[in-house]
Amino acid sequence: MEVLQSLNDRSLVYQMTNEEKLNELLNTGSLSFYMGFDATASSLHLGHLVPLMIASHLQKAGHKPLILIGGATALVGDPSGRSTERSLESRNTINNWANSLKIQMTGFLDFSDDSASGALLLNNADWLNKLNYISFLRDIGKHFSVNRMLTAESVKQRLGTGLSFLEFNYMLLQSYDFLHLFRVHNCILQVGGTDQWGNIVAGIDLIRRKESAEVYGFTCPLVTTSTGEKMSKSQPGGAIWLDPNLTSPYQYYQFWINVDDKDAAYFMKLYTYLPTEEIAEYEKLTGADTRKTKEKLAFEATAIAHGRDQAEKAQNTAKALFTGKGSQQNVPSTELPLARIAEGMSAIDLFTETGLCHSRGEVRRLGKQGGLYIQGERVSVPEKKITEDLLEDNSLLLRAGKKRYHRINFTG
RNA sequence: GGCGAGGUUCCCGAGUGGUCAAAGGGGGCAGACUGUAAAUCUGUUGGCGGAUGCCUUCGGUGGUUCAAAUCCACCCCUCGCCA
Repeated sequence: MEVLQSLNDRSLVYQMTNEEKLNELLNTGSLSFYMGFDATASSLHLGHLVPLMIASHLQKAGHKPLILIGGATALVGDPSGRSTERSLESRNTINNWANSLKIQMTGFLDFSDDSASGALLLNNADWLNKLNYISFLRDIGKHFSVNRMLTAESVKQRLGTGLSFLEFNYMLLQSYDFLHLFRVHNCILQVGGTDQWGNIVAGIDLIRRKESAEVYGFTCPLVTTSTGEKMSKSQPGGAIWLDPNLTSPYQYYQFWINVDDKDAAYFMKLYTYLPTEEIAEYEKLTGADTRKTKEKLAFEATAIAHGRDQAEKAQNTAKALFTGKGSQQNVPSTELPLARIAEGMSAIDLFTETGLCHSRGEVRRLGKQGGLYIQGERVSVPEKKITEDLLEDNSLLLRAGKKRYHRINFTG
């Protein structure tokens, strides 16, 4: 199996060092590779998916993923986090984050330690925080040419807008990470986004100088939607997270099914494990049939992130809401005591309490525009109190606009 | 350190004493049209209130004034040129 070729077929390759040698290594033995994620939130989001998929493909091909959480580099990178106290505090937070990130990655990677290719989660704070500035400068700094660093594309771009020494140092720290992982875990490949190229190459050079060894680098393209949006940027309706508490599996499924026609098959290559031959069949679909591609994409992508059970529930729910058949069980829902209705609740209360609208003004606006529905009926006077006879099985189905649903289950 | 330019609502960007919750564009949201798509057209886009209205917002803090995003003082930050 040609590992690189299959990655390439899925549009997952941007550039690499020493392609022939790397190809040979990937196809024959088993190697350790690493990729870094900056721990800046408690959850991964869509922008992290492509590297994760690559790691997953490589692991399936028998290689060992080292997932690096940038605990230390995240501290350094944030210019607003300065006091020692605050840093220490953040360190605990980052450890917590790292744990939740790991849970989210289990859909993509196998972390079991009984297998040789079991993924490892590492935090660079473990070694970077111990560094002594003077010895770091002498050991590592002397191998870096400022003249060369200035020619790096990532640096050049920042020269116009400004670049602090702190950020300039990133390259050294990341190179040191690679060196460390090479020494401790025999890691010989670093994978990252295109913007990481300069840092990756710098690490390769450092290892050559310090260890006289050849290691490799690989970057994946920066994925954008057909309209040019970065996947990492917030999507319509907010960022899409992998944490089910932040973005429910149903919402996750909805994101994928609402993708632009032009992106459907492309995303299938990137974000599912479907064989490329099968995807080629989907690519032939046009017009309204593209929906079939999106349904498959949504199902598969949700299954990877949240499991097949959740994907099925999400799919059934979506079908129920949008075509009228099937169970609506998995609509995001809220529990409220039945007594609240007697106390008097209007559509304004309902829609704000469920989070479908952010403010009471927004509910009014939506109502004025005709985007407010309770039990399928358009609500034109949002201030009007709700009566109990509207309930069906003690529950109400709210809808804001065309696609945002929320169920309220009344109890007591 | 010196000189110059600048920090405005989600973003870009107008606004130089009241008519400013603040032009215009982008983005978002909604409606129509559709295929839970795209394109297009229309509306909408700080919070609270049924509403006359009230509250919060124009880097920060104080001040002048009946009245400040707009004037003054000090401070913080960014960019450019020079050192």
